[in-house]
Amino acid sequence: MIKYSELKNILKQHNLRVTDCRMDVLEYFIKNNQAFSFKNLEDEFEKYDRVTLYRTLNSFTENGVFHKIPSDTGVVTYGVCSTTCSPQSHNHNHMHFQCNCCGKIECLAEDQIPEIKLPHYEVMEVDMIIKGMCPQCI
Amino acid sequence: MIKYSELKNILKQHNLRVTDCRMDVLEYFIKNNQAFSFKNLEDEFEKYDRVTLYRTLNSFTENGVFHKIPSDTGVVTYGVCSTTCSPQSHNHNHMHFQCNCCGKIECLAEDQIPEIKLPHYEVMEVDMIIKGMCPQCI
DNA sequence: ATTATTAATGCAACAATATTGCAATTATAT
DNA sequence: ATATAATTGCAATATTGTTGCATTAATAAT
Ligand SMILES: [Mn+2]
Ligand SMILES: [Mn+2]
Ligand SMILES: [Zn+2]
Ligand SMILES: [Zn+2]
Repeated sequence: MIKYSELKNILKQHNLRVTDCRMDVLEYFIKNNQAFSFKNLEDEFEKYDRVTLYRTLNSFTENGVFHKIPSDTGVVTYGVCSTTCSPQSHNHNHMHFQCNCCGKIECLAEDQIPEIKLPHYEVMEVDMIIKGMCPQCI
Repeated sequence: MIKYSELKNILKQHNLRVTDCRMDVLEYFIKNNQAFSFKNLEDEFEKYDRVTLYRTLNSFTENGVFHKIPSDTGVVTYGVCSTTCSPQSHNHNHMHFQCNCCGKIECLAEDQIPEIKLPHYEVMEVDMIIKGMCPQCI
């Protein structure tokens, strides 16, 4: 279970002021250890204005606290970056898993993405989304 | 260059009635050999109502003519399915490439996605999006 | 501690994107 | 040629995302 002081440090280390909304949102992501969309946050945090939640997700993404996870639904979900991410360098060589049963999306930080070589192309970044059944749903 | 009769057959084979809008949209995708978003179609086909274009993309996707390509922008793009896709079984073991320079998104149908094994998970489908520079932009 | 500076928040308005119902039109089967 | 069923365009509505600005709050400076 993550401590208040640790959450605060994550914000500070990414040049973000410490506010209630940011602390609550970051805590929610870390405690649940999964990815959430804007809609998820809007349902969870009715006490904050929609605009504030949008801006929280945007500042987190710009400053290297969250990264966006691709999807073919048109709904962007966000995951917590590894501690080494900064506004300057995002470093995400991990896969993402989406459960077809419960809908949960998570970062698979242990497993690295296999290296891809494409003749005639210059590969700069590789995203990988695996769909299937998560351990809880099997 | 694809023939009118071939385009018509693709629609018929997927249980879709042959209409001007569907023929024009399908032709546009195949002739350009790349993926497009709804916005792209709206700009290209001003003669058709926005709603008709939405419904064209939806029916194409439901009937196995197009597949959605994941993205972290919140904008869904569509690619032409291989000829074997049907409403019952989509079969997409190919990667997608997105050029950071010209923005073009394309299906890389020749290169297969490496097989992924995840302990404790059941893998059903793998999406892979490669970002970088396309041959034209290097 | 107090004050100054700067950033975040909430609200309202707005803009962009997507969906629905329905009458008119069109494609296909008979 | 006609009947049947699906598609289209339009208007209305719903959903999602953005902007400007006054108020409030966080941090830096004193
Ligand atoms: Mn991730
Ligand atoms: Mn494809
Ligand atoms: Zn699950
Ligand atoms: Zn390019």
